[in-house]
Amino acid sequence: MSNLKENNPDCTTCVAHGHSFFNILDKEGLSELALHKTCVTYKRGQFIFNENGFPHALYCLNRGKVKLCTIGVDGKEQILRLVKTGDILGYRALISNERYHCSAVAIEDSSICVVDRNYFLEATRKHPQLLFEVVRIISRDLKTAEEHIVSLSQRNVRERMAEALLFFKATFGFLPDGQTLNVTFSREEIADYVGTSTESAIRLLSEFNQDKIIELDGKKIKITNLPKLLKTANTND
Amino acid sequence: MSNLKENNPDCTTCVAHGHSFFNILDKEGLSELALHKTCVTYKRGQFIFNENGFPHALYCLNRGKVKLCTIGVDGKEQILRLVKTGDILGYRALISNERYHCSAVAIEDSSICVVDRNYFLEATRKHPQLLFEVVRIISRDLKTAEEHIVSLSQRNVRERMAEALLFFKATFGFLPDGQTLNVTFSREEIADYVGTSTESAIRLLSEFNQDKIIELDGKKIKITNLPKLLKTANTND
DNA sequence: ATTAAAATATGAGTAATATCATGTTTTAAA
DNA sequence: TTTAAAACATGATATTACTCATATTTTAAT
Repeated sequence: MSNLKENNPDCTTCVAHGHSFFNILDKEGLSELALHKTCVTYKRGQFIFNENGFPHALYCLNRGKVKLCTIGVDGKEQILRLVKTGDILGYRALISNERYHCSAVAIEDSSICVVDRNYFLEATRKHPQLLFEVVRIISRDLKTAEEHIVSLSQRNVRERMAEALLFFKATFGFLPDGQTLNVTFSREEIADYVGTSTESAIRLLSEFNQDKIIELDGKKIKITNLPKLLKTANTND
Repeated sequence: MSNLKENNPDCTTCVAHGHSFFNILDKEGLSELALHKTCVTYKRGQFIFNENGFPHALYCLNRGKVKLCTIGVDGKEQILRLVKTGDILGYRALISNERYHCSAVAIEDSSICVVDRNYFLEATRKHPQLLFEVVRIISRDLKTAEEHIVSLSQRNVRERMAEALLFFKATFGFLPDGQTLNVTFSREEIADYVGTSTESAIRLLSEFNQDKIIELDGKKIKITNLPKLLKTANTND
């Protein structure tokens, strides 16, 4: 299956929305960038890059949602990070000149700007701001990952499930109704993030439903009692 | 208790050993660095910096060993990273201009170079290599953290304990006998890294001992059957 | 529209691991 | 050197969470 190339000559649209990684660049920088990128669309489930592959580009999510995941024990998937509009992906391996240690998969139909590797690395030399911004992002990811480590080490599955729902909310927010999570996952994917079995994930969501913390409608999850969810997570954020 | 300031005028010693972060700098860069750093010694158990504090310096471990840890649920400590000679610490918060999200504690008597914050940030502008090196290190930490996440999500306590011993070996190596780990931890600290209870950690180490995988002598751990330990960890590295 | 496959749901049994209790050894302080 | 505290060790029990089994619902393909 070949991906569509969209006609998206520059990053003005994204930058105008104020949520693009390339916000930092001035007008001149942006138009130069435009010469070295193409916009590609991916259907839900398609891979943007693959674990163990070498990075050839920096990706910037224009529209859609992406998960970064890796295959662990016995083929079990682990979701490591979630990517929302305006976020970049593939920077860690690119900037440190390593293979990818996880794969990027579109969790809904997505449109992604692909910035040539060499151009980007050159640009970080010309615009040190860009490099500092990458450092800031990797630092944030490291902090998030280490918070996840503490959670996995010290919290039970119920607390981690509550945390996961709060994390999904923090990342993608709500639909206009102000309660329904603006993202859907299969129960298995949720289990893969929480670090539990699919059955346990299903059971816990049903329990949260019975406890009037959430409401379930297929894959849609509505958080009807946020204070109680926060209490269930037993955390400060 | 006040810390001793050692007379260590430049990084030549460390750099000569080929394991200092500041290897990258040329002679001129090193002597400039020397003007902006002091060397401080810490006794075992002393804090180099504290969770939630603001970074005022970059630290470079000259001699000794350090753990980065955070206080999680109910005051339980979580060991997040281990620092060996030549490694820097405190870079994440410093470079991304945030508070520390973990504390640094000497796990044995240590000697640490303290590089002034402003000088270091300035130096990263003058020597972009330095910034790229920090990126490389944070990237490695992120990868390590995410591998730990997969392990905590998908492996049982026995496998994680075997992994932990292999990690201690990979970080600090062996004593000259080629079998005894060149680092000692309390059983509680090991439990805090593995993400289990102290009793379970004690029990598992006893089991490994009975299974002739390791030999215990107080806090000293001798790996007597590395192939069997690798098999127990059930991992590829 | 029909059908097969995948996802969701739930119960029952089991295994892994935590907790509690208690005793011993080691360490550090007076 | 003595003594108290901390660390280590191990058994018994409790709890959590996984696995297996089976049924239902949803999704996607024909």
